[in-house]
Amino acid sequence: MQEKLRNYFSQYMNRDSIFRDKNYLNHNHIPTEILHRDDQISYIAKVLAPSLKVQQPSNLFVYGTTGTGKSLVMKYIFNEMMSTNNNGLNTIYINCKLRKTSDTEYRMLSYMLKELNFPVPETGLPTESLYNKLFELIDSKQQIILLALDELDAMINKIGDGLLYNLTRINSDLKNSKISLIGISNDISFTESLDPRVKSSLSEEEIIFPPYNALQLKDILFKRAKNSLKQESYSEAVISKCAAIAAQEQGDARRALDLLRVSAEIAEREEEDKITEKHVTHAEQKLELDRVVELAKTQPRHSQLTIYSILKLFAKDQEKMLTGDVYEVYVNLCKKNGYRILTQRRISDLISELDMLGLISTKVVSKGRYGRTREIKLAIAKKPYDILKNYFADLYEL
DNA sequence: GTCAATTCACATGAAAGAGACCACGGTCTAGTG
DNA sequence: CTAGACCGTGGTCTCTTTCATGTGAATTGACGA
Repeated sequence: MQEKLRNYFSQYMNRDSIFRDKNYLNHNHIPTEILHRDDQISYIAKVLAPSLKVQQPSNLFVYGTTGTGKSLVMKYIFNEMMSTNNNGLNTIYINCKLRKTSDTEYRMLSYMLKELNFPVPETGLPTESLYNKLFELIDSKQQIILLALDELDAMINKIGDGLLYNLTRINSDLKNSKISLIGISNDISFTESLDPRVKSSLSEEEIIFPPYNALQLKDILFKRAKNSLKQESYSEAVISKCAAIAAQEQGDARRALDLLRVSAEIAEREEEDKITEKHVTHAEQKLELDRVVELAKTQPRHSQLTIYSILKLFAKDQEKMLTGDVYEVYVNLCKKNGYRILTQRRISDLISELDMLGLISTKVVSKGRYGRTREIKLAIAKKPYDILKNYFADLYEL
């Protein structure tokens, strides 16, 4: 056995990898040249340029679906600006979707302060005092702060527009410096819930990032593949397929890159030195499977119990189920395992969270005399379903 | 048959509580010179 | 004398409960043709 393992490892070492440098397929990687976004880049550059001369630029609102390069372009422009002139100019990029950084007003502020090299405790201080610190810090010298808030919709949905409102208000009190806001979002509808004052000040300038089409995705993939993969390991057909799949899903470049990367990984694991279209198909399934399984496994306990209840009902040939059905199974499950039973109100919320995550799909229906409730359907494929069912059974079945 | 009232089984909202975490400042304690 | 341990207070955060209100169509029952 040991012999075998040693053989395997030494073979592995000797075998040529398909990858030249995996990093280039990572979607956080910022390439030196960004394809098919020239118009957007020059527009944003024009809007933000005054900040180089320490004059306040207009606020900017960037809109586009996922994987259209919004974040990438923003980071790219920030980098360029900072290397042109970082005197009196400060850029902060915050991704509002990362839990750690920012799902409360306090954390947003603390993250901003950290970016300005003024770390504050993660909790324990009054929010008000963070505002004061921020204010002091910004106004201590003459400067322009460019604050990019990525996935702004996520923040607004969680904590409302109070922070934005305060930031715009702070601006008028600042003597030496100014803050310019750059909102980035893939969902434009959330602006309706904003305070009109915030809304109008945020969208002084607006720009839309259109989805990439299949040809553009192909260009992008080719360029990245050139740096990251061995030349003889990939073919036009493989790239085309990745591009085509991603183009169907709203032209999501991130998805295209993931597909190519995972295809290459699969090919490598199968000890082949060429990626084929079959690998791409595999990769597509694997990505989906991983996403779903990972998502479900990392849910908190009662969410898991809720999912498991739904899985169990589904196993009993019940295509559609109601909140009450699920709750009943859930209660039994809790009793059997000795967990505290949450109220139906709470489970109702958990169910709609699961809906948002895409594990189930729900619809509120009225059944007339027989009440109004949510109709719940499972929204995952057979394979992840099997995996999850076994996983949860091990966990929650005696 | 028609029409409005009723009724069901939850959805949806708002508020507030519990328990965890943490910073800060003051007090106590033990080790040091 | 001082560094570090140990409180108490006051703050946030997340998860949850409690209470209240809303909702849409099947059902019911009164009514008139």
